[in-house]
Amino acid sequence: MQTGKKILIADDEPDILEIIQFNLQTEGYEVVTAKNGDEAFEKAKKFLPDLIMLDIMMPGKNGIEVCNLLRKLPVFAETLIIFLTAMSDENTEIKGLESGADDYLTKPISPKVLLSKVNALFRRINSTKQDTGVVVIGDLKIDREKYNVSYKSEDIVLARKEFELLSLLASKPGKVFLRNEILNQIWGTEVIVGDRTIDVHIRKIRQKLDLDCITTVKGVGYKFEM
Amino acid sequence: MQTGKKILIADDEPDILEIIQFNLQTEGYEVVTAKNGDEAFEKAKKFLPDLIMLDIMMPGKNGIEVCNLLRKLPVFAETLIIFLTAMSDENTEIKGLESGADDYLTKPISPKVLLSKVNALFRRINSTKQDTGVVVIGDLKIDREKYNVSYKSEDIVLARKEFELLSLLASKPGKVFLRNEILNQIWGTEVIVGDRTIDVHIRKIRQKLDLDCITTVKGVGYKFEM
DNA sequence: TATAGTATTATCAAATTGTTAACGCCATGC
DNA sequence: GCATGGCGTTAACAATTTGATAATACTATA
Repeated sequence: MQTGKKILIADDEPDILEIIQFNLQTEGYEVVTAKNGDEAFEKAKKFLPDLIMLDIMMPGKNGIEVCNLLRKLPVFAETLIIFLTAMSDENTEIKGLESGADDYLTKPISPKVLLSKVNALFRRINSTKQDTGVVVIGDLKIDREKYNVSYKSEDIVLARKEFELLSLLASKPGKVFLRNEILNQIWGTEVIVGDRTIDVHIRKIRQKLDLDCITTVKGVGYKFEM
Repeated sequence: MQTGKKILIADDEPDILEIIQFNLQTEGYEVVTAKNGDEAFEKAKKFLPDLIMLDIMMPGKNGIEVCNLLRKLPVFAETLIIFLTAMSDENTEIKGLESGADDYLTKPISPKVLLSKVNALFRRINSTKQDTGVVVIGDLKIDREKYNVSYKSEDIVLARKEFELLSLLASKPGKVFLRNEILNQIWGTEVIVGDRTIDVHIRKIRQKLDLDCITTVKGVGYKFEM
């Protein structure tokens, strides 16, 4: 496969680095590696990768710091960033996502999961035209202008909040939206509603869509995936 | 593809100029380039392009200034103008749109986004031009010049506001018009009328047309659909 | 198995729209 | 000038839809 996509991987464990690199290269990705946060930052600026995978625990700058630095630079505003975390490290996971990452992978990393995630992310990025206001993901079509949603050309009627919520999640497929993030985007900072409210709307969407495309990330939030 | 549309691109970075030019030419557009604001202004007057893409940051006159100058000339009143801006530069974006641009593109520019945007703009222009005359949707015919509506060759008498409202909604079938949008388009920004007013007119249209073609999108607005 | 987090459901409150009637305005014809 | 009728607007109320919450059940994880 020839994708032409560049991926930067930063991790202080050489083994992991090697495994990931090998698998991604086999898939046709161009891979650059870094052994610590500072090297990651430098190489990111130099190679301008399409996707950056950052281990959170690294000597020097940790992954979250690197992410924050990168996101300050306009060139990296749209770059995909994924964190690699040790399992059960929920707090840092959340901090990571708050600092603007698109997703995270928990160690130990299975090559299968890794590849499907990476492939899926790129597939979705390409199919996401944030341009016309129409988002098409597989057979699902979300038209912001016409305010309607259709699956396989079949119209689905969503209430406003449901539409906004789905629309938000689908605007960045694969990205995990924190509950706070969702509240801010859809309800604004002034209105205060309970946590269950989101669940209920998610439920309604799932019900109406009859499609398993919204994944719960326990303790964090929700994400859209096909 | 042969469109015959002329496009003028102004940017001081030769690389960007070249990329855009290449992509647009591939699509069949005729492209003229300019390296700075003054040159852009001169070439615009000389070639009378259908679309002008202006980088905002340019030596000499910047894009906004050029836009303002152009808009003062009647020939450019209807010309499409797009700004090219550096990412996350919201203030200038807004100023740009205020100075009469039709849209803007943020750098780095993806060829895909560029083309879809340009194509979409021309499509829009073409379709709105048809709007000035007669709109036919199914068996419904709306004649803006004669100011009358007929369904299956049967004339329907609508009052002026009713006509304008129907005409507006039908100008973009499927698109949801926000209540504010409707107020702005039909009543203008200065007149202030209550919310029920729209409803009442919608009701009258529905009544007279005896046709289920106006859909309510609760909390949002109305749309026309056959 | 206890716990934290999420799903589900029913219910009620709130927001939004539909409908009707009434009022004032203006152009028209008498 | 004065009555008339159509039009645009508003008010008042009814009908509908939507949103939020609480209570409860479920589920994955430690």
